[in-house]
Amino acid sequence: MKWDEVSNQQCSVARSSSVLGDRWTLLILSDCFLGVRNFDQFQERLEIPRTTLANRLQKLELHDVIYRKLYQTNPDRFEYRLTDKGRDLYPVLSTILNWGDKYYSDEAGPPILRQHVSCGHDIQPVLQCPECEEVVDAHNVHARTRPQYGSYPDVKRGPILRRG
Amino acid sequence: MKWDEVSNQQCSVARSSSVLGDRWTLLILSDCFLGVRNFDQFQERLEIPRTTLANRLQKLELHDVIYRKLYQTNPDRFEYRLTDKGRDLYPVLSTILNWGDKYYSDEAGPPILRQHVSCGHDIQPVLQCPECEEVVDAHNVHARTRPQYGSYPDVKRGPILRRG
DNA sequence: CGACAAAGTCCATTTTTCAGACTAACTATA
DNA sequence: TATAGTTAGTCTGAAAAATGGACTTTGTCG
Repeated sequence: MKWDEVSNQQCSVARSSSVLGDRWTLLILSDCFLGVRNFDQFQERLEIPRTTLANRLQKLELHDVIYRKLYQTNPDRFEYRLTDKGRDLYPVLSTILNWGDKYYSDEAGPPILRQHVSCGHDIQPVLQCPECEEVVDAHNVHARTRPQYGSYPDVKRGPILRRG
Repeated sequence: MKWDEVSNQQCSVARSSSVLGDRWTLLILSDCFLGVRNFDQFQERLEIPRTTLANRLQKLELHDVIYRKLYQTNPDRFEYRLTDKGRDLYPVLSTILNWGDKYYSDEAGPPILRQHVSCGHDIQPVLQCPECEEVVDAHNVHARTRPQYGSYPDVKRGPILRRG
């Protein structure tokens, strides 16, 4: 399959991956959440090729994850900011951070600490069930394909069934 | 910067991205969580080029995210399974799924439903504070660079400070 | 014996990425 | 008024990675 066909799949991970799934995008977004807004600042911090950075920012803007805000005229200059849709990626970045902290920290611990403003604790946010508040992991969740809906085609790539 | 240098950075997102950040890896892992284990099954479901799939599986094995389990001899054949480290990526995939469900569902709703086994509800897990149980989002968390530790170099790419 | 299966490898072509130089449109400095 | 600096890109040729399809290997099945 060609890469630009991936997003047509009936799969939320596929559609998300077509936006997020490359070398640099997650890092760019991470910097967005850390407050980076300008082209050169992204470029210097990430040491990303300028061409690649320009392409990525354009793509993220196209997908409404970031937007360009005019902050100067003559010449017009823009800064890049997260949209609401982009800010909704915080849980993704946060769980990636958790994973990296767990498996790739050095002796000095996680490089970046996160304080929950509401309660003051340094935390690693966890995934919980919104109904019963229990912490959720892979074994606790059972995936199933949605029922047939009107004339919509069947969902491919559903869960594999195994005899219990 | 070359891609294989990204993982040397002192940043958990960078280190994680060096494993997860490409076109196919998230999709492969998604299939792992859905129970896919065999080479051809990955290949058919994802329509990924066989060469690329072989490379990705090798890389994921190298990073101890999946392992190969012998399931037949003469000829030896292996299936691919998540390690504990791989299973710890469930929150990442789950939050990506949430985001895709929110922004890319069609009229028929999310393609795959997730039931919390413990309480029976169909859910989208949410990120919460392990200390105070509050739901966490970008505005609720304050990132800061860790303090200097022994002879470790300063953390680059920390949060940008702005006047309040 | 011929077809089929699973898990790859090989190869030629196309697409992306990379590093670094260059451009445009100003502002600040000497 | 020249000169340098700033910001946000674009252009370019070389290197690396992805792609699609055929091929290989080591068996089993009918």
